Amino acid sequence: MAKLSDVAARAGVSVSAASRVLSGDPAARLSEETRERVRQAALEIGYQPNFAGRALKLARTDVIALVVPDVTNALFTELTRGVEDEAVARGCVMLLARSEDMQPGGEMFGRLVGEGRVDGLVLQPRDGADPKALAAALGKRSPVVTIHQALPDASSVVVPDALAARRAVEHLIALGHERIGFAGGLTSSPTAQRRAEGYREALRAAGLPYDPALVTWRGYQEADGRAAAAELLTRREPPSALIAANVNAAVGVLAQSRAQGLAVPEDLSVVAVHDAWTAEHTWPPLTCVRLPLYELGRTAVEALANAIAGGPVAHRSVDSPGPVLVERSSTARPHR
Amino acid sequence: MAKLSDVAARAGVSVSAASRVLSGDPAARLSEETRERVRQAALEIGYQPNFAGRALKLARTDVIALVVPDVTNALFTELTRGVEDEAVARGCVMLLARSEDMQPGGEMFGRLVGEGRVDGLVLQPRDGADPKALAAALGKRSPVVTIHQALPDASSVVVPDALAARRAVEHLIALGHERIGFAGGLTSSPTAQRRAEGYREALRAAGLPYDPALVTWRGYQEADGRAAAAELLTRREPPSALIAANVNAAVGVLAQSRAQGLAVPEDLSVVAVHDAWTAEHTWPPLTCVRLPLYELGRTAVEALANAIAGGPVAHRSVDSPGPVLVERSSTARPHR
DNA sequence: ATCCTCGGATCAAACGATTGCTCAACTCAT
DNA sequence: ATGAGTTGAGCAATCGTTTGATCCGAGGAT
Repeated sequence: MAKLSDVAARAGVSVSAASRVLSGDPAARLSEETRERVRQAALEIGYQPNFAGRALKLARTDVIALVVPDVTNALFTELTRGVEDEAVARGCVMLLARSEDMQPGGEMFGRLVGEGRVDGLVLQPRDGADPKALAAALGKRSPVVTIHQALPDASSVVVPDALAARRAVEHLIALGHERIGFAGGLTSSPTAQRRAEGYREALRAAGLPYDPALVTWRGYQEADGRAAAAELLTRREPPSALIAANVNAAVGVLAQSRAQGLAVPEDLSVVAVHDAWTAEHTWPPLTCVRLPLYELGRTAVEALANAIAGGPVAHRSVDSPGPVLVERSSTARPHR
Repeated sequence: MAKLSDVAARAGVSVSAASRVLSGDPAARLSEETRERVRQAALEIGYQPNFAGRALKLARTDVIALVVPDVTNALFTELTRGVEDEAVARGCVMLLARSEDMQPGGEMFGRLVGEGRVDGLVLQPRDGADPKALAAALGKRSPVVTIHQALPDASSVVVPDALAARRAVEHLIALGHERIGFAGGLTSSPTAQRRAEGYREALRAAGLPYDPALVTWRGYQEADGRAAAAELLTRREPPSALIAANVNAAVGVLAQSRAQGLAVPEDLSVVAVHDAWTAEHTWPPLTCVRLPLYELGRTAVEALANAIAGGPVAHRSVDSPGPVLVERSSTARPHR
């Protein structure tokens, strides 16, 4: 690989001069002619600054890690894109890591944070992860921004979960549904709490009663949705429509409905909060409320950059674009 | 962060002594007592070697990049896990990147390879990518191992695609099918070629005719499967079963069958080559041939380690475990 | 002529870890 | 007692970049 000293030699200047030219130091006093010669030389031998040398000197790697529960889950597609785009825009490289590997005491944790491989972390804690343990492990070791959930002493970014759930309910009410169930996430999940809150608000706003018998708190997995549907659909007065707190759970709801001989949307309408591309390929394609996850990713990186720069802890909500209903084929007017 | 000199100071030894103890240099002559003191000191102040310092000196980052066409595609789940596990086992960190960002001349390419951020690449070229351009761009800049497809001058690892397709056909033949279609990938895709080859072999082995009218070469996307099914199912004598060259395409086949009023598996059996978790959640759940993708990932990293160590170019096939049929609900005996 | 200033460019010291070489002290054989 | 060999440990150079300090000459002001 070409080094800076090669560039300098070829341009007939000192290494320091070359460095100043290439890093565009405005305070440097160098003739335009010299600058041009250095730039030429760099171009000709295809110079690229050595990462390690620079990182050592600057104590900065320009790498940020995105830590999510499951890297290959479709739910994270948009988020990942958002984080990556913003990272690249800021001259950073994004490193993807699984939360699973990022246990406080774990190997990866040490390598990424302890060895100084990353400048900061965008972290989505696993549902059920202990916020205090996480916060303690991170300590002041590395700037962190969490998404969907706040940690003590770290900035966080969330999306309008309540409003999204509310939009879902409103859609069903507009179709004429009155008994609307809610297949929620774990009670320990802040997003699940907020989505449930939106569900309640929407019912209240429409003058419909809140019936705890129509609400479950199983989780965000496909199996959880299945279990939730199994429970809710065998109620004495079953709901005519169901909100699933997430796409994966909605897939489970679909499967269970089918298993019980119910047709969607004829016998049961289903709406999922949180859109993902998989929702288009289920049967029937799922009506969803799309959340601004791409923007969540971008905003998180922005917040992280602030944190790295030593800015104060801040908690933000990504409100634009707002949640919007994507109507597909899993919702219809109630049967009778 | 604690530095090596801190450890040395605390243990009352020189930096070099501390370094030798901690890196376990066997040739170093140091008393056991000194070693113990250094280890203690390191433990007490929570020392972890600084990544940049070490990378600079050793000209090695212990980072390998996995470059796939679409990070969040379910198809890559297993591969990713395999690569990561093997990387961690070898003391490396895995960096995930999208092929999209890794265009030969691109930004990411420069940052990862040009700046020396990674020791090597495990690369799955996008379908339709120009192998020559890629090889040229990589040049001798960085060790590379490709998967699914070979590049000039680089090691590669593949899975037994032909055999997998063959297993799929054999399953359908065993059920009694005789008109079996094949919704393949692009003709430019080596995996698609191999899977088609296996399809042909299986037919030949069973004494069934190979009918080009039952074969399409659309691609691996859901829309491609949809288009393929649309074409094949409107033939004068439509197939009673279809092999989809990949899970995503199979999802499209399922959707299109439904759209044409055909029930799966009653009117049409469908088998996908290449299993993924999404196959369990389609309707009906897809019968698949599972490929050893986890092992593919591990093997690729192994091959990459060889390449980094300066070993010769080698081309391997991951034959164990062999492809195995995972029977779900999308296949049945033919209708009449 | 002297003192300043300023443009143009180089020197040299970091950053943190690794490693070849040197050095002191001690043991042991001659 | 002298030299060789061994053991235990430190010195200092090095990896590639950045950056504060320094140096040199030319021109301007006094």
